[in-house]
Amino acid sequence: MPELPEVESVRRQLAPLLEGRRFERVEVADPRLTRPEDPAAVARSLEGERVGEVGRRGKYLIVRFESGRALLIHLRMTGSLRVAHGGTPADDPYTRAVVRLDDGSDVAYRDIRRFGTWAVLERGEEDAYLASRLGAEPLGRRFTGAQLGARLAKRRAPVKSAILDQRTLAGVGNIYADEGLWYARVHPLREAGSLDEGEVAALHRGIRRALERGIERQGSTLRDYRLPDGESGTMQHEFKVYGREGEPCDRCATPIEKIRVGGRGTWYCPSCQEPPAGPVSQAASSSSRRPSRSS
DNA sequence: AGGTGGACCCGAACGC
DNA sequence: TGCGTTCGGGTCCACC
Repeated sequence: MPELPEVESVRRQLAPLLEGRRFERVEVADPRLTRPEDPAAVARSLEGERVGEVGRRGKYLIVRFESGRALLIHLRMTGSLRVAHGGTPADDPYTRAVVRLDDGSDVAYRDIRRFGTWAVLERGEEDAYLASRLGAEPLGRRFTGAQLGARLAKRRAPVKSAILDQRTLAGVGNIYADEGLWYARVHPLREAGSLDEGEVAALHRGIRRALERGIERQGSTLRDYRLPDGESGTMQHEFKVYGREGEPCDRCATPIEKIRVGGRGTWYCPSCQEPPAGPVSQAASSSSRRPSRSS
């Protein structure tokens, strides 16, 4: 699943290939991609644009043109970009759009589940568009433990749900949420507003550590995620909890458990990550069969 | 207003 | 073997 580290890894590969290049021809084959805008009209409007820079905000990949317009690409679940230097016909039923650049190379957008989106914003629209959807950039200089604490304060939802909320924190998805909570030794079902200062600080560090490692490994390839050159990321080999039900915790060897939090598969160490105190919530009861430390 | 659950997709995994 | 069913996950939206 493309989360912040995956999108950042794509951005880093794509930027030098796109910057300074002109979009010569654009084809959008899937009307879902640009909905509610007409795909042919969007494609036409991009032809002739020259790329200024390739940026990222949260999970959005941002192609900024010299004209001041911007193409915001969101890969959602299964979107990926693939560069063919010679300009190759993307012989693949899941290719939803192709951009021909002025150096003869093709950039193909592939998406099995068709959740991904392309939005074209006019000059000046980008900040408001992103600000209404996204909170702090977790690797940005302005993101501090105190700021995270302020975003979690008074929230009664599970802390995992809170950090998955893109307006709390931009770019954290299901994988890096679980990994960050493990590093921080915070249980995913803890009420977000109940974390003390030390726990918030640990979570701040834990999330950043998980994301930074993900970027170092160029993201995690579980099934569909690929870098623009077709290579896989390797972060999946470094997971501490995600997808590791029954396997031993790296810190204490306790078997990792799986529960559901806010409808999401959630993995954690039942020993390192202290469960919420007080009445056991509905979702937590699935893990209450193990010996309780309070009895 | 914050929280929750369903819809959108479709391949893979699962169950019989 | 083959088929139907369930699952998952980011975001938006309806509803409480």
